[in-house]
Amino acid sequence: MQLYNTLTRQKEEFKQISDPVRMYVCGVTTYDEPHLGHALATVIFEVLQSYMQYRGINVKRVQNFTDVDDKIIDRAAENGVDWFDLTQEHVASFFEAMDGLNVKRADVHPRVTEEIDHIIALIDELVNSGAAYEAGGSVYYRVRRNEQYGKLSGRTVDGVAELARLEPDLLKEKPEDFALWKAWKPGEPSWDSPWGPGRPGWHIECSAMARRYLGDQVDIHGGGLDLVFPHHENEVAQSESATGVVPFARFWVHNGLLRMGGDQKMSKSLGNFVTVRDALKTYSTDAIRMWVFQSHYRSPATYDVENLVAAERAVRRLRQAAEAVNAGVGTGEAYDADHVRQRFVEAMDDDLNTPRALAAIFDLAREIFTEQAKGSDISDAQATLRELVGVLGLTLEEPESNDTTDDAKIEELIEKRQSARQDRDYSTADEIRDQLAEMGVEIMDTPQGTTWRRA
RNA sequence: GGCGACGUAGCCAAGCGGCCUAAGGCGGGGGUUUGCAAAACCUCUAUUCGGCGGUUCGAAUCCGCCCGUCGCCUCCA
Repeated sequence: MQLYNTLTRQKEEFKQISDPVRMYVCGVTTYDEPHLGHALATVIFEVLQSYMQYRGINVKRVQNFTDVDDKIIDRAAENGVDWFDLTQEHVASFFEAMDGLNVKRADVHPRVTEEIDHIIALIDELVNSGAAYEAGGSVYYRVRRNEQYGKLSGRTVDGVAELARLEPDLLKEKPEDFALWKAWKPGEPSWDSPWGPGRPGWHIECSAMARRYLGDQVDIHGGGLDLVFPHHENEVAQSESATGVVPFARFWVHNGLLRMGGDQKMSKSLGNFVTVRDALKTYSTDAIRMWVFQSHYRSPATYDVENLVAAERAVRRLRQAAEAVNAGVGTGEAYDADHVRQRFVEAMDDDLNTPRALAAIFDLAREIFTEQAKGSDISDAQATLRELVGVLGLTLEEPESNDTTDDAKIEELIEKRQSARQDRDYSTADEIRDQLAEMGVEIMDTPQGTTWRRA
């Protein structure tokens, strides 16, 4: 399988050197509702894992929660709530959102607040080796001591130092040094440490958690493109300084950022985000996932109502194909869908090219319909369709409706219409159909009888 | 200012040197089927890939310049 590696800026053959493959994905900071950008990132790495597993490769996926940081503290203060309560609430809302999107849990979901000992131990190592230093109760990483600093993001330390809006902190040796441990300030949560009370800096947590759950090296490290600098760059620096294992991550995989119609990225700081919860009120789980897969993971995806509606209809087509009634008599010959499976695998092997994989699936859907019309046995083809679609986490289930309309009432109307049709009383039949349509019910007359669904 | 990404049909989006007179989805036109619909099927919907040059036997694909859009540069998936 080929994967694009941010570190080398090219696609590389992924070779399994550990079993299971070790995958670390940067998770969310729990101070607000997860939005569609988080959904995008999480779904992509979930599918990378499930596709690899489909190909017979075991993958252990770890995705963290950053449950203590500046934004959480600030938000809690604004809302007058306890920071830890805020954090717990949003861990829950993250899981709720991901369940809603049919995202399988990672193998481990560590939280910073539960990893403090390991974080402190890692910082301690860095201090002892001289890679970091204590100053005023905080600990900073010596960026300039690391000759390789900048290799992931393609930046030079001078470039960073010159124009970056670096924290003015007189205690630091150099402005480009970043905090591993932040000394306690009034009103902030803190833990005891060899340097006094404080809390972890933003980047060190991931190094500590990756190491604890996956070891000194990971095979795949994922996250949004916006994390490349400084977050991932700093992770590389810390981890490699501490362990001496280079590279810390063999493959850096970054997903493109989600943009809003106005071409700006969706972000909490811009306040233009759509929460997963809201999206699920209007669109089905499958539709949202379909929308994610219809563009390549490294391209920026655009959130647009039209795109979601199109995805919803596209899913409906696949559902239709999966549920098509097997004619199975005619030639009796089973239609062979194996070539589609091959196309699917080829596409996914090429840097997780989901749009191309979907193209194969849609072609299969068309073939199912045409073969059905010919009277071929389509059950194998349908099984293949479900198999491939399953790798992408699409269920093809009818979206649940919170419509309270009584099913029995609908069935009753359909029966009434059926008898009217038998009496060739088409105007009554059409009236009933209109009536059903007003109730949001669509009906379809088939040789096997009339079926219906909520529009 | 530095680093980077992108610009393909009405919309979304693959393709990244010859299999491209460019996948797939949505939308739209015409036809088949249907009592009429819905669903489905068939068919049409980019001779062209932001613009201009260049490299090459050959370019949407490589190079240069220009135009436009976006991201990162210590809050961010």
